[in-house]
Amino acid sequence: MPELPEVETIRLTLMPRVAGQTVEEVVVRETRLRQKVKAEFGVQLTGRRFTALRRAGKYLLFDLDDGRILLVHLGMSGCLATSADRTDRHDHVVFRLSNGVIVTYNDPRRFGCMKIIEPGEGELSDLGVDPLSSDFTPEHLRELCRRRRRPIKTLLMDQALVAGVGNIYASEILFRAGVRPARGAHTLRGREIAAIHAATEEVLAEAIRWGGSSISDYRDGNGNRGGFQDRFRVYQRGGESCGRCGTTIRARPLGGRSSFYCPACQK
DNA sequence: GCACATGTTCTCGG
DNA sequence: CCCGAGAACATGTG
Repeated sequence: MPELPEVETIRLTLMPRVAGQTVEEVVVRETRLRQKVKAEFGVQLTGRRFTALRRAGKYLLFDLDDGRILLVHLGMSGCLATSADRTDRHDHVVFRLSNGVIVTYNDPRRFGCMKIIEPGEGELSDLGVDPLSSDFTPEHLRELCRRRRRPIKTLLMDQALVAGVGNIYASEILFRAGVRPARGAHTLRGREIAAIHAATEEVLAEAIRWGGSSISDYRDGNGNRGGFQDRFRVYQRGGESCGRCGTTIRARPLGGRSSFYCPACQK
C-alpha cells in the first residue's frame, strides 16, 4: 500500500492522536515481520513519550523522549491506524497510549518492519533525497541522471537516490512529464528533467491532497480510504485509451515491475 | 491452479 | 562499479 503519499497521509492523520502521548502498553502478537521484532521491543517503548511524528521516504519516524526513534516501514501491505474494537488476525503490534488511543499495526504479508534505532543509525542514512524536501531540485535530479544509463523509472524508484517514489507514482509522474519509463536517464534533456522534477512534486502533492491511493486495502491513520486511485492517468490502465489523446495505454514490465505509459504523450 | 499485487534484498551474470 | 533478471519473503484477490 504505501508509497510516500500514503505514508505522509498516515503521518498527518496519526499525528494529532499520538504527538505528546506516552506509551502505556505494547502488545506484540507476531514478531515475524521482514526483520524480526526483538523481544525487548515492548519494554523499551513502555513509558516513553512520542515527541514528534516524522517521515523519511517511505519510513515513519516516531521520535521518543529519550532521543531514540521508533522506525516503521509498512512494506507492501502494512497499515498503522487507530483501531476499531475488533481485532484482525493480521494485527501484529498494538500500542495503548496515555490518551486512551489504541494504535494498531496490521500487515497481512508481513513485509514491513518496526524497530527502535539510535539517531543517525541504520537504514535512514542510505536514503536518497526526499522529493518533498528543499534538497530536491532540478539540478539535483540532473546530477542523479548524469552518466546513469538505467531507465528513468527505475532510477526514480531507487530509494538510495530518490526516497519515497514507488511503482504507482513513478508511472504517474512520467506520464505527467511526457517521458517514457524506459528512457535512459543519461539521454534526458534539461527540459525533460525539469518536467520530471516538477511532475514529481505535483503528483505527490496532489496524491497527498487526495489522501493517497487505495487500490486494495490501504487506509489512513483513521481507517479511511484514499481517493487518488480514481485519478490515475495510466497506472493499471493498460489497454484503455489515454485521457489526453485517446491512444491506447501500454503496459510492459520494467525492472520486474509493471509499467504503464501512453506511447503518444510520452517520448 | 494461475497471475498478479503500493516493497526490499539477495544472488548470479553480463 | 553499474545494472538487469529472477527469486525470495507471505498472503490475498480475481
